[in-house]
Amino acid sequence: MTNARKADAEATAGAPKPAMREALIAAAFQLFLERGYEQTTIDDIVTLAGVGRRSFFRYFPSKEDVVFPDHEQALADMTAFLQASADTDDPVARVCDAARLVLRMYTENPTFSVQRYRLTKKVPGLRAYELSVVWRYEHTLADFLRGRFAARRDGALRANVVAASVVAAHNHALRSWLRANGQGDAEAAADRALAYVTGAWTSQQPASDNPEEDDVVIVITRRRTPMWRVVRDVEAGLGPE
Amino acid sequence: MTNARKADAEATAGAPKPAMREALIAAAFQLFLERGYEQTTIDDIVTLAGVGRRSFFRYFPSKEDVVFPDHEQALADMTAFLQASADTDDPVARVCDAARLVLRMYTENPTFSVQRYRLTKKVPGLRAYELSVVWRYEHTLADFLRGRFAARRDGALRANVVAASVVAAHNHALRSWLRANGQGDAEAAADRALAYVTGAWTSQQPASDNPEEDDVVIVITRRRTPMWRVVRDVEAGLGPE
DNA sequence: CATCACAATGGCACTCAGTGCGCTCAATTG
DNA sequence: CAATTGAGCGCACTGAGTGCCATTGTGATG
Repeated sequence: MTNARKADAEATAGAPKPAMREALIAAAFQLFLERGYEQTTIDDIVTLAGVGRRSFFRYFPSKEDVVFPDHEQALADMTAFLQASADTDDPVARVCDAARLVLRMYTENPTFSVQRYRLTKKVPGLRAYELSVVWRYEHTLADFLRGRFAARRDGALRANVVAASVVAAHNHALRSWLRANGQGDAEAAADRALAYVTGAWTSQQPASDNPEEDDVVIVITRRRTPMWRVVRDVEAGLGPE
Repeated sequence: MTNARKADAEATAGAPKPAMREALIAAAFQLFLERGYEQTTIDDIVTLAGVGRRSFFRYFPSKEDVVFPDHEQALADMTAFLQASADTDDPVARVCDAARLVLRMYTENPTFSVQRYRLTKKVPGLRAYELSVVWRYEHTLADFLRGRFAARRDGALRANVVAASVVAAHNHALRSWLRANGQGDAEAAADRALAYVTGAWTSQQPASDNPEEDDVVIVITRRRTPMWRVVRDVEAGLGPE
């Protein structure tokens, strides 16, 4: 009765979009935004969506999950992306690209992302849930790096710290963009932030960009100079991008 | 009746130790270890402790909190420690010392810490809770650094990334020690890991080692050269680390 | 000594998230 | 046309967490 047009939706969307799932997400966010997360019960959501209470938990294992409906997919995408890496790729650059993948998931739906950001900022329970999601991303990146750094001295330590740095840089750019209500170029900010950490952890950067312009900078440095300082000096020498 | 010797306990412990709190922690861990966290209800705990159910929630806002009874105090200690910093201190070194403070809290009770580690490793809910605790530590460190880096270009970014790196290094050392059942020198491992991080993020290198060698490398590069290429060339010029 | 104030505790009832189970109804398939 | 299957629904149940009030023990005060 209520879901009479489920067949229609499936016909238009093809395979991957269960209609009820979307209806629940829409109902949930409508209520979360107008009366708050904790003031909204599951019963409120399913009533508004016009479905049975039990169905909610068939699509979302918990109340928190409805707030992050796409992260499970993004995590799977990231895993696949890393597994598809060539052995010749620079691991750190690869991990940065994986982070960009997640960022893109946010920037594809600016208004949704900003609404969710406001929610998670207010509700401690949601913040905790988001942390566990971020932890899974970071853990995935660290596992990948650990494999690539296995030969190195302190490879596991390096893997953990690089993963944490990349995630922190990504989050810094993401949160700036979210605080600005989804205005501005999040990708560019992420590129800057990620370049900052890759500079410190000595590795490579994505190719791209046009390789002309022949202004030249000369940098003199010495052994044991931290790499971030080299990068800073070069950037200073190159002037504003 | 059941708590007839409450006065005794208070007489021995003096002021800062509510006896019931300790009794609840002891009862909870006994049950958690012998039958598991999720298989233990609040009623089980309060029955074993011989107190009323309502009293549990007077001392611990949630079931998870009883597993981390000391973190609130440690967080307060860290905040106080950072606020007591002199302006002349190196902020990064100070933050590392703050991390060592937390590590010490773990190493002071090895068996307790290891037991808790085994619990949090198994129970997703506890892992999520621990993440939120770690997040508060990291946030505290980042706030401190943000204040000290305010003048710098990209100060906030740097603060976030350094804090994340320090926490990751700390956790790496801590988890190694926990996996080894509290055997080995956690402090030394933390020193190594933190030196690794500070080496990358500050001008000062782990002090040790021979600080001579003034080999110099000159790099000539041009505008829009990808930074990874600069780094690669500098590293090539500097030779093996 | 009586009693009053006060804080700590216990007991009770309630809300709500999450689960297990069995039912219905529809579409598919032999 | 059965038989099967799977999605959705309803219901009852567990357990965490909360609000409210009665009780009890303690110390101060008349």
